[in-house]
Amino acid sequence: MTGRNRNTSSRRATLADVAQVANVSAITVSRVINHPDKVSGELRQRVQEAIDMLGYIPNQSASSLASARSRVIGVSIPSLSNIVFNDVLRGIYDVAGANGYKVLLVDTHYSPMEEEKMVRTLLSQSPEAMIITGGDQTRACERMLLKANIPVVQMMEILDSPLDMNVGFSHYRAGRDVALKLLETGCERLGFIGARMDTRVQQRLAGFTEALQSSGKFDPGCVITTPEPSSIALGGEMFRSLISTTGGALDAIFCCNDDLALGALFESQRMNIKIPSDLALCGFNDFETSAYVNPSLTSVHVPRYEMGVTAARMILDALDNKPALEKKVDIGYEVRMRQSTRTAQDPAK
Amino acid sequence: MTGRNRNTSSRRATLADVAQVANVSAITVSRVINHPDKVSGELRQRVQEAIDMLGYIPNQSASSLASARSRVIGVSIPSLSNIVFNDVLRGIYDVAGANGYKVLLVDTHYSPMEEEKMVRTLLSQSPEAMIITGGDQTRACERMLLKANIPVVQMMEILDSPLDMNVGFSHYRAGRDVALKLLETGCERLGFIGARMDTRVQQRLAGFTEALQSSGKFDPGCVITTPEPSSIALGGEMFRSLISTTGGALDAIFCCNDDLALGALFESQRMNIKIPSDLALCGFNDFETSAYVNPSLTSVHVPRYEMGVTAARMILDALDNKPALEKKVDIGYEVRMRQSTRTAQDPAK
DNA sequence: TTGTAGGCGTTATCAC
DNA sequence: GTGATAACGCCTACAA
Repeated sequence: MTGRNRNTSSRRATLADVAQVANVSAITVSRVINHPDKVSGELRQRVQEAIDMLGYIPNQSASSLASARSRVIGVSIPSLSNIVFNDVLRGIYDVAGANGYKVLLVDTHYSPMEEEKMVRTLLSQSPEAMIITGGDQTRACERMLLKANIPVVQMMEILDSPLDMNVGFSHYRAGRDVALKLLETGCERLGFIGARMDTRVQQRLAGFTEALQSSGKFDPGCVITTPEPSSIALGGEMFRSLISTTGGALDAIFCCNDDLALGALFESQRMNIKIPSDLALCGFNDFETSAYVNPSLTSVHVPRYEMGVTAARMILDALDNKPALEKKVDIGYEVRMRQSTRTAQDPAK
Repeated sequence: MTGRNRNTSSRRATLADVAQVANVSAITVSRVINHPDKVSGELRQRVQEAIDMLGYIPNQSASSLASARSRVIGVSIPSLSNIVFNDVLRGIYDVAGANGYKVLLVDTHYSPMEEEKMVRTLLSQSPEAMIITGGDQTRACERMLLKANIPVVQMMEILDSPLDMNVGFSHYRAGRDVALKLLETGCERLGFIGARMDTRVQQRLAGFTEALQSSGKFDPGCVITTPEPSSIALGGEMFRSLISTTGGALDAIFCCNDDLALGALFESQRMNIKIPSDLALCGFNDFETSAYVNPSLTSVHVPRYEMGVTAARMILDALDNKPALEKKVDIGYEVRMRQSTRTAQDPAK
């Protein structure tokens, strides 16, 4: 069962086998599969019967080799555990699959070196296009990508100078907007909890910091970060820690994503800290839980599925030689104010 | 940039190009890449320099074709959105990647027909092995898989007669155990909320039902299901609906997974129903949130990552012709009692 | 509409 | 240790 014998009797059927059974030439079988309209009805049926009878499945390696078309799109994401990428992948798979493309997916574990290795692996499969995450590639990785001479989309964030195409949003502006919104609700002392601290999280923090600095309200003592991956458990721990180091003097905390924010929210309940009256809480990414937890969690909503769809569409358009409407698409975001933050104060009051 | 011209100057470097630059034969270059120890140090270095200089990346299609080894493992899951599969995939990717295998992943959207199509797609890539979900394949799909003559692991559930290898656990017994545990805590009228209703959820319900029937406590009026995919929002709706149709007479509700259970929990808070005193709640799959929400959610924990790792290991062992210790592995599960259910009554009392 | 010839880039086999 | 030759299974180009 699990062996790999290649004796003549049980080897995989080939185009030639089908051709022989159907009493036609190999190329006719190929046509029945790839261009059925170019074969007469009678032959088509005879060939189809032979295909079914032999259980013939085309050998995609041979096809790729001969045609220089692999029908594969390479996709590289930094983490399989971060569910943020689920929605994006769904968008990519939906569009790619509907158009006859397979997706070869790799996980770089947030490491540019590993990404370089993975991209090399992907390229060895002769993908017709690549979708990769962010702009932190090694120089060697960039060179490979450029040399491959295929459409490339960098996704998740807006880049100053993308390799080719780009879809995402500005994490810097999102972080800044969160700070501004919190200030608008009357919060004065704002804290930040950040984990993993990849480029995008760093940008959120940079924007957040900038907004506070320009209103003279930034206090580095209210920021805690860790390179560890974020989780609900970690959010709880960091929340407790930040509350204790700041002596409970904070008005609001911005958590760099919803895992952390939910952890903080649950921990605050255990610590008997009232959200939002004692303390406001804001997350990032807008997980489904965030909208339904009590109190519901203010968060930054990102159209992730749409981002995946857009990335894939940009690829397909490029492969079809359609003129790309835009090489750079800002997919946007939206700060969704919910119960975990206070309502904006009436400026007229 | 996004074109696909194949003029001589910019085409991808081949083994022959490298060989020419290094002034050796093609096969020597191949050896440097695949069996470096079989090439003298001097040649190895010269070839390596040529490889770097040309940015040579091997063509895996050609390699697969010539060697009949693709280094690809095909993986088929029913849903990319169901985060249950994230952990499993992580396990598979970790093990496969560490052993030089690529993963080709497809999503069947819980449809056997689509699965058949996707499996065909996977097989056309000449995978060296396959990992698929559950045992609900079409006959045609089974035939293809058998005919491919490669190791196959069916995962997620224990099957009576697997195609080849199998790793999972009994959803029937898990559902039954939940009912028994709830009965032990003194609950008498048990409800069930189920969504998607795929085979595995049906088995959970069957086990749950059986346990209740054998103690004369089963009431079909306390069971509601829907074919819709589960979500937190849906959990809230179904909870509200079940409470209303049963007139609030339930002691406990078993939700077929944690999405639904969390939705129910959040909705109960809004409805001012006290968990667990008014009503006990139990989920399934033990998401991270479940352990940290207040009250924490009783759920059935499943070692998903380990299941993925095990599936991949079984595959690797089979590919190495190691005698499989077991063709069927029960990975188990554990009902984790938390605050959302009552504590077992002291039988001595 | 159908078929023939040749080659895609790599590796297995066998020779040196 | 190194190289020549012949597949691997399919598709493009051209011919009939």
